[in-house]
Amino acid sequence: MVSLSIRLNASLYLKDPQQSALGWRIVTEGIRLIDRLGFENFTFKKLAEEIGSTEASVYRYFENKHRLLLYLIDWYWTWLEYQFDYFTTNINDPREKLKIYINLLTSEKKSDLYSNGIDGQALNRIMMAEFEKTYLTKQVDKDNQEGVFLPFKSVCKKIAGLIRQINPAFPYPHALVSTLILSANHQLFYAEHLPSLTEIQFNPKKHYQQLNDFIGLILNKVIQP
Amino acid sequence: MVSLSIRLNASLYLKDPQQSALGWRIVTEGIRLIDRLGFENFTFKKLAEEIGSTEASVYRYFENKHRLLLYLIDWYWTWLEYQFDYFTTNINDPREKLKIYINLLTSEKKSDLYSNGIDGQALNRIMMAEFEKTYLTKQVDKDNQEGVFLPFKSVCKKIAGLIRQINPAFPYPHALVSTLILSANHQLFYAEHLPSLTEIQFNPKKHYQQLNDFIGLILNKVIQP
DNA sequence: TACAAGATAATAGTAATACTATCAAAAAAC
DNA sequence: GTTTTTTGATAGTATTACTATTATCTTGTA
Repeated sequence: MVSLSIRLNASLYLKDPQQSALGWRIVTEGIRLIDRLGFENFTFKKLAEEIGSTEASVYRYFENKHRLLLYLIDWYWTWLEYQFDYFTTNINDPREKLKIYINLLTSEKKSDLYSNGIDGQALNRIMMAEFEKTYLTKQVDKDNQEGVFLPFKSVCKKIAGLIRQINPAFPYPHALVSTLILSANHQLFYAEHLPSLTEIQFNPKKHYQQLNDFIGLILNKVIQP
Repeated sequence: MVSLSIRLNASLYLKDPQQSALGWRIVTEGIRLIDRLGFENFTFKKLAEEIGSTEASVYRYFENKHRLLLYLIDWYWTWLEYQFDYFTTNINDPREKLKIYINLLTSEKKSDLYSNGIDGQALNRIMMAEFEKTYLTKQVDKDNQEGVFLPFKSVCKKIAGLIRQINPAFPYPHALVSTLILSANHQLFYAEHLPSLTEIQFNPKKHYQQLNDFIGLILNKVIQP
């Protein structure tokens, strides 16, 4: 059996949550609880009760809930980039690669694709609803210096690199990619909660396909030379 | 002298802040303080100290700080839609109108364009950094039912309507507009704090122009029939 | 000018949040 | 089998997010 381990920036945690059973429960149950309560209403006290431990024990792993969120987000992007590489092995055509990246970016994240008990759907919902809260803060610059946004940046860079290969004359590959990734995150949220902001219809069986169409359409129209 | 008054959804406040001097100080100094501290670190207590009043008095106007933020955001979008109408009076060509809308959306908001002591630049920074926090919450649906997102939706609808006029075959006008508005908000934030996510260079003298180029480029490429 | 209505200030108080500290018990590593 | 590390239990603090009460200060109006 092969199990892949995802190592994240050590500045994210005080004690590595992958190194003990309690640590990993903090992460996996943290995902479920943030998904259920929303990040604002989530507290370490509630999490501790949930996992039958104490607040103080949770604080031994993460400095605060913002750092825990950063950990989860970094986990997601690191995992996604691994998926990018895995599913494009031996493929060289940048257009084909790009298509696979976009498919991965806009498709449902099945739980069983993830390892070690992480609820992929919950993590994906956290991505949609909470991702931007990780950097839209007054500590962006400090956090950024510690490198906590590298996994996301790396994903952007990878896609932007393909765009540059496909059309070297296009002047805004990174801006385009960051725009479309955010949009992919938001459109399904709109579909569910603010439907007048999108044509995508909320329907868990079909909306991933619609999202994929939309993002693909924009991307193709914009980068065609 | 003509002064335009902006009336907002009454469910946003407990007592209309435009009806008393204290109320308006809460709004105008609230803008400055949220801009300075960030929404997370902003409290009604700090605001009360700032304006030489008390926490209890602030609470008489707004139920909580989230409602105050909604008020500010609604103020912004309502004001922007007014600008849209004002600057396109007697213009009928949808392409020309669209260009003006995009110019307004991506240009610097000068303080003196606003009325009644509102610091336009601070409000604009709040838009960039805090807007999404108004709807990325567990109470979206409740807030939405009260109509607090109508000003933003109305702006989206207006732009989407033009796109439909220009190219009736384009299937995603609303999704495109919501994508680009968010992007316009974020790209300058990236330019300043996470520069590897965008080609736009942080430079208050020039980056509005670059942003305008970027958004205009995407829009034109995407909606051309 | 007087006085009633409404707005504000001052003060107090509560429950929850976001932590930090200490120490003993339990688990693990050697 | 003991030392080190990890956890649990408990306690405590400062801040946040409110609510309530009453006294005072502005008004609008008669």
